[in-house]
Amino acid sequence: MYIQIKLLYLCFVIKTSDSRFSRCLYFSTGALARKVEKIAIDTWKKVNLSPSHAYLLFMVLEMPGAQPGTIADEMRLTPSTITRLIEKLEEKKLVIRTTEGKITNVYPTPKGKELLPKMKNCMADFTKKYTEALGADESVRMVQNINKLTDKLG
Amino acid sequence: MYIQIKLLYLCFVIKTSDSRFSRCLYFSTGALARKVEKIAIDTWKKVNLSPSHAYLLFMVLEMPGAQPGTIADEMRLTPSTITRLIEKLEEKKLVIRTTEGKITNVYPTPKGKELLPKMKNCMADFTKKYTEALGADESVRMVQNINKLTDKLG
DNA sequence: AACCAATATTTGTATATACAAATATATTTA
DNA sequence: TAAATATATTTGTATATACAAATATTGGTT
Repeated sequence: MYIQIKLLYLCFVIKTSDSRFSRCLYFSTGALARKVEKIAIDTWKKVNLSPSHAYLLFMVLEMPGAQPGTIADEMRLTPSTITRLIEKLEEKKLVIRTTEGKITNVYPTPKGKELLPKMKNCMADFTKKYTEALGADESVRMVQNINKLTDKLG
Repeated sequence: MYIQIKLLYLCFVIKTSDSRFSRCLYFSTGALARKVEKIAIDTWKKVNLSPSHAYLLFMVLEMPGAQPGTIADEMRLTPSTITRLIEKLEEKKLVIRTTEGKITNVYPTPKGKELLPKMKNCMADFTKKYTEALGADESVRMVQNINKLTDKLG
């Protein structure tokens, strides 16, 4: 058992790209996020949307009338960023906003709804891309570990 | 053994913040990177630098005369981003560039060199912050896993 | 020697993102 | 009920980052 673990550890060390800073969490998380984002951007080009716009639209399609604050929580972005993303999606006529008092609700337009099947394909493609690279089990485990890490830092 | 593993898995599920998208690598990596960056920004405020500026300066202090291309590789950022970072550091008189032919070398200024002790403190503080939150072993393991993941995606 | 390809860097431009302040509304408290 | 506080959203502004194109230099080929 001991040997098995040691070998696994060695394997990490060998395979890991090793730059001066690669041992620092700042670099490793940044580099990973940039790489993943690049894959995501590529995937969502098929619907002519950036990943964050696509996910926002996705959420509004699943929860018509969602409020910016809720969207911000779900997407782990700040409210101001959500406002900016919504603006873009409104320009493209994919969502509309209605404001009553301090509450804003975001709804998909018919044009937005039409996009759903294509978006589902993109989502599947994206998941497939990284699942292929990592293996199904490891993908799930890694995402869970990353989430756990994020929570611990909070 | 089986029971132990199952419990561990359960623990992940319970502790992991669970948003609609949290199972997607795009969100988990983005959220983690943003959180880590926030901690880093906070840390490097003591020397009035953003994390990437600080790390660039660090690298130039360790490798006086480093070329932008090399820096880009090490920091896993694009050359154009490195140019922009260097510009800022030059404005602050912390580094200088010399260009001969197509080769540019970046050197720390005396003012840049003076900053080294403080920067080392910041670096230690940053590492301490996330090591405290995660535990020493897990920190190292997680960084390795993240690097491994990044490589597999590349 | 002259051209072509490869390399290193910089610029122009566009993006997503955040923070702090502003606005507007709702709720609580005195 | 008036004032204070809390909540939801938007705006003004600043940032880091990337891509694509431009520039400049070096090295190779004929």
